[in-house]
Amino acid sequence: MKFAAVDVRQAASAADIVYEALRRAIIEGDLAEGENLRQEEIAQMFNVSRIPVREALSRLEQHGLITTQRYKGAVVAGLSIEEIEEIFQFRALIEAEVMRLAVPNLDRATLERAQAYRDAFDRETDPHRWGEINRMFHYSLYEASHRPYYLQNVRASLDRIDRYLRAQLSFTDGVPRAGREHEAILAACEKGDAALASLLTRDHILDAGRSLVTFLRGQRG
Amino acid sequence: MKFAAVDVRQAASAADIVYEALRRAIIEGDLAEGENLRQEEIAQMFNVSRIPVREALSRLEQHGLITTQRYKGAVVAGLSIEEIEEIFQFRALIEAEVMRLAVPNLDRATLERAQAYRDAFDRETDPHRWGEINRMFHYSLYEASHRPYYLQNVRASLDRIDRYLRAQLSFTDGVPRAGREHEAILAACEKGDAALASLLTRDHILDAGRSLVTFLRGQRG
DNA sequence: CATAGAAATATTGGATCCAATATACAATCC
DNA sequence: GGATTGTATATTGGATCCAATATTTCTATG
Repeated sequence: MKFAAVDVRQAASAADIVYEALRRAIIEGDLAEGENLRQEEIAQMFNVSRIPVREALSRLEQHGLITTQRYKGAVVAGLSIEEIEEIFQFRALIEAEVMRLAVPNLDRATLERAQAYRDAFDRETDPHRWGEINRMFHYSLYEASHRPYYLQNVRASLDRIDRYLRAQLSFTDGVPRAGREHEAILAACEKGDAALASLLTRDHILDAGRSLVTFLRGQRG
Repeated sequence: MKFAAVDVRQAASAADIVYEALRRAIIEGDLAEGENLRQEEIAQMFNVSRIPVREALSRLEQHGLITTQRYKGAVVAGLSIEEIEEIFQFRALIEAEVMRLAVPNLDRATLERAQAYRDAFDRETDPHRWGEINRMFHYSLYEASHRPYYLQNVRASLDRIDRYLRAQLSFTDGVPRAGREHEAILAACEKGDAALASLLTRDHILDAGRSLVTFLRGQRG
């Protein structure tokens, strides 16, 4: 187990730090699906007692990232193909709507920020950074929707499937294809065409979902 | 503070029991918006230590039902009018989709169960039971969508605004209107018209949202 | 040697105690 | 009398200890 550095600026408590570190480790795939998470082990890694660890695990369970069983411990949750398909459908629905709501509020600075992320995504060669940059690209546009509750749900649903997306991006032509789709979405945004940007976002997500599912079917047999 | 009995069948731990009891108290409005929740006080009510209470509060915070501040404690979260509007929009979006996905799977037994809930809703005079029965009516149809992730999100978003809906149902013509709309939704379901059922569900939720917002504007000034 | 039962170990959930700090209130000074 | 400072209290977050039980290991027996 390895953990990334955590942004402690708004992590008031030890439980927050542990939660955020575990969350990142799970969504980035550093903790394998089905891997056992023992409270004592994690506590020693972070130099804290088991109390804040338990709080962090409890939160992760609420978000569906792990499952726990008394006396047996927690394991990183895996998703069935059906669950993955459902989450992609869900994302397509709400992110298309968020995009539609965002377009009228997009200003020059936001578009330029999104362009920068798109370029960074195309240039990036490290698979471990694709997910993060992809998120930043989409979030930078989504934020203009001024819909915090939607965005919270976008984040939660993305958290659940990010690990799988990463695998798919690494092993298929997902990156160049996503790059082209980002390009088209951004063009629609620049034209101020909310309906088109929304539709392209929906297709972008459904495409990635289909590609991932066929990839996983091959992998899982 | 009063708490309803908790279904302990799947509440393995004390933390689960406290969580479920507090959740219900909040969504049913028994705990007033802004009310202070002190760990020690809750612990004594449930005859447990503060540890499981803290875990329960942590989960509630993750779901947005309370907010906590170190050394100051937790308070029941209130929603601004804007936040309420956003959650209704969100519900309209996803519940309309769930309804659309459910209609092809509706069988006779399910429709009869939904009819029973619709009738019970119309007959019910206790405002405290409207919310629960309304939920049962909608859930009984939604479940046919076989989309657990969607349903989880339906539940989470409904949890956030149920307390306000309750007030609106009590003080406006919300109940008879909702009754008529339930009737129409059910008719569309019986005809197997997914598009119509979806549209009516969307309008049903947006109507309730608009009605609630005007009610709250009058109340809050 | 394989298997069944018993003891040892591992692991979680909860209780009690300690540390840190925000708030309330009283004492003091102008 | 009002403002300011200091202390006492309230309250949370975390550490340590205890209880309960699942898992593993060891031993005895056929």
